[in-house]
Amino acid sequence: MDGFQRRREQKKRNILEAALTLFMEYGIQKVSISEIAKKANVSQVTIYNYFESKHQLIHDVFIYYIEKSYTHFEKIVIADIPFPEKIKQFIFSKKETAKQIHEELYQHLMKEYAQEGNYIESLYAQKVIPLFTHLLNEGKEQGFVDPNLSNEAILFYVKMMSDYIQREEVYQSILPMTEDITNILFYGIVGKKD
Amino acid sequence: MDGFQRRREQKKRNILEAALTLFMEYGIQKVSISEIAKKANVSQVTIYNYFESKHQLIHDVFIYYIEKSYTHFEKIVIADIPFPEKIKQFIFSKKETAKQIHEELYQHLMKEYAQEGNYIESLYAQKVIPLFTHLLNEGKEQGFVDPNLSNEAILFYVKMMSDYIQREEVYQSILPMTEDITNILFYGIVGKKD
Amino acid sequence: MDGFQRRREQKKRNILEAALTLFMEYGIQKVSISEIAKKANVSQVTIYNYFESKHQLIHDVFIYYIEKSYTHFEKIVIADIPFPEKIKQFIFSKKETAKQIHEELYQHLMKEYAQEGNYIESLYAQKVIPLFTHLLNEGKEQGFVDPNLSNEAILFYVKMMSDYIQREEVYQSILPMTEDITNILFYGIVGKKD
Amino acid sequence: MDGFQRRREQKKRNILEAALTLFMEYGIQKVSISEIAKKANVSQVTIYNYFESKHQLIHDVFIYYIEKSYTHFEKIVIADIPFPEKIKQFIFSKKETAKQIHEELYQHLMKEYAQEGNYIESLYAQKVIPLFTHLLNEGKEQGFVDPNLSNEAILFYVKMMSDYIQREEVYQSILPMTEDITNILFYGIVGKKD
DNA sequence: AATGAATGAGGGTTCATTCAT
DNA sequence: GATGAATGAACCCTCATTCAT
Repeated sequence: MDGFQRRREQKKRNILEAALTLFMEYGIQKVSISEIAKKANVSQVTIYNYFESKHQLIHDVFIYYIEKSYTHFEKIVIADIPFPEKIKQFIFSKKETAKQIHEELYQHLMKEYAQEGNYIESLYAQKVIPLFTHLLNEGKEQGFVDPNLSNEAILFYVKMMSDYIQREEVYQSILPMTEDITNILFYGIVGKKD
Repeated sequence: MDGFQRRREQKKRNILEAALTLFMEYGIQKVSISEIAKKANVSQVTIYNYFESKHQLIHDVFIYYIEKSYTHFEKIVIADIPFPEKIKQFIFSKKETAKQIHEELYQHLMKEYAQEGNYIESLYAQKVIPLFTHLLNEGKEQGFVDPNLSNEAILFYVKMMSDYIQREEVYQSILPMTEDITNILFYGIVGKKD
Repeated sequence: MDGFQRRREQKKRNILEAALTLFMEYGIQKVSISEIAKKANVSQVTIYNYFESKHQLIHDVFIYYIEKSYTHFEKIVIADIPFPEKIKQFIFSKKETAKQIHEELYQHLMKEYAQEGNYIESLYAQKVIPLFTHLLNEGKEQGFVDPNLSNEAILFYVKMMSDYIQREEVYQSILPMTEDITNILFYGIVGKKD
Repeated sequence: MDGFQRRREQKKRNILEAALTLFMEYGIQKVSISEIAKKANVSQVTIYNYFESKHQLIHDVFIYYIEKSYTHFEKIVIADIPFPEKIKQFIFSKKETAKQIHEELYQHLMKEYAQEGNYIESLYAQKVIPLFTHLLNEGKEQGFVDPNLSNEAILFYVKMMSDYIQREEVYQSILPMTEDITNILFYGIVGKKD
């Protein structure tokens, strides 16, 4: 990749980052191209030169985010820490990723743009699920996870918690309950039997 | 309340219902006043006569929804069915409420309109929490709930699941895992120890 | 039609007239909605309230024009003047109609909007052709028109001349040749044989 | 002209040809510089290097077209075929020129760019009129043309027909009437008297 | 000489809101 | 009290043109 290409990529990333930040803070519909342009210090038209429509920009922002997330997730999985700690980090990782995408971004694409939704779904399936399966098998071997439970169900569970907790308003009110919530995840509302 | 007042109230309810339906189907931002007016069979200006801005309308729709939900929730709590069944219904009640508010509606107000958010929060606290506390005490007495867990944490947990599952895309993919998910809720990912 | 309706119709006509004038002077593409709005003394949005898109406005302007033309044409046909005079007026009628549509308007719809084109074509066929046939039969009876020529061919011919001459630049340069051109129409380039 | 110059001329011609083709197919306003650049396989800026504005490009395209047309016309005039055949070819020559300029191109310049219009007018006068005069004199000598008619009027007539018939939509519907139309041109609507 | 990148100005369109009846 | 009509502001997007390499 020559200097031209590299600078182009860099600018593209700038725009994506600006858009991602704004989308996360205000939601997708509320953010205009003009605002993104201002934040990225380019003209509106430049955005159109890189991404041919707002629709496409949203799509690309999403891909960008997914890849960022995946990298983050991968780090946790291969880290040298106990299994429960990994789960915890995965769920309560907001502060560390610094920027987690606003839930709306996800919903948005799922609803409005079914096709992209599917594409992303499959991208997710290909990359994230294997990683997670790996993690769960580790958990089962170490006796932290009930082998009778399907991986799908647990994946859903953890994803739900993770997604839900990312939200600013939620996160704040959750902190004091961290311990209890982790306990519920591991032992259910019936509680530990020992 | 005389006939005049009553008709006025009815018209107001019509508008709220129209708005709620549309908000749930398309999200808030995508629904214009003009569409609501059309669906409610009134003129746009009439909407402004009752709710003085779109902002206010959204607010009122939210109150309207909260109250509807509360009624629904109350029915479950006082029903003559076993505790676990109550929890299950609460979480998987989509099909029965027929119309659950779109998640976005909640997020929207929480984010955009912090003040209303608080108001609603308190309204929720006043009405829903006592009811839920009542329910959980029942659960603890019957040995279904670990008495060491805080009610807040469990409330959060159940609300999270309920909210999350309301979403159309989620609901569909969840159905086959109902049993596992319920198990995780009760016994955690460690599983039943017996 | 009550007063409401009547004022609405009047305003609609104002907009159509403004658009027609501008289209004729500058062509369709060059005229923006904003310019039409200014000329008609309304806001842009008002135009959208009446005609739901520029596309639709163009269509309606065209219909409006066709009907105006038809009325004008009808007057000539039923007038109590000799046949050759009728033909002449039909072809050189620019100054009398005051406002003849710019050729581009016609071409535009024919090319861009095939469907409307057809609709208009049929409207034309239904209304204008019968009238013209009537006129030609009169001409044939009076010995002014060769009975061996098909009406279609003559209609085409006269329409061509009429259309072509409407153009501002053409009209100016034609005036001195009026007599010759009429002669060619009646006797051809071979000339009168007597 | 050295190799350098020659390559430069060739590139210029490429651009002109690309523009002409596109203008004829879609009209002038609808064709963007970017499209012309793509079709000519050059960058937009290159176009600006050769023709310093779109305005100028249109002008040059027009000149280019006029010259092409002239050459074509000249071939007909000096061909060894009977006079009526020449007139016919001139009028119905669409298929043979393969590419006749879209009527709009003519109108466009006439209207928008009065100055160029004049320049072109004079260019036309200088080149085409002498040729046509020559042709008509031939016709008059052979008894095909009434000597009382002014050349201007006939020139107008033939040009009108030629222009009008070039249009795609017109051409199609005209074909069955070719004979009649030619007859009208030669003998008028009164018909041949013999 | 040629190009990729960038942009100001403007176009069609929608929306929440107000005016006038 | 209810409505049809009207609008300013904003949005997404395109285009002719210029800048920088």
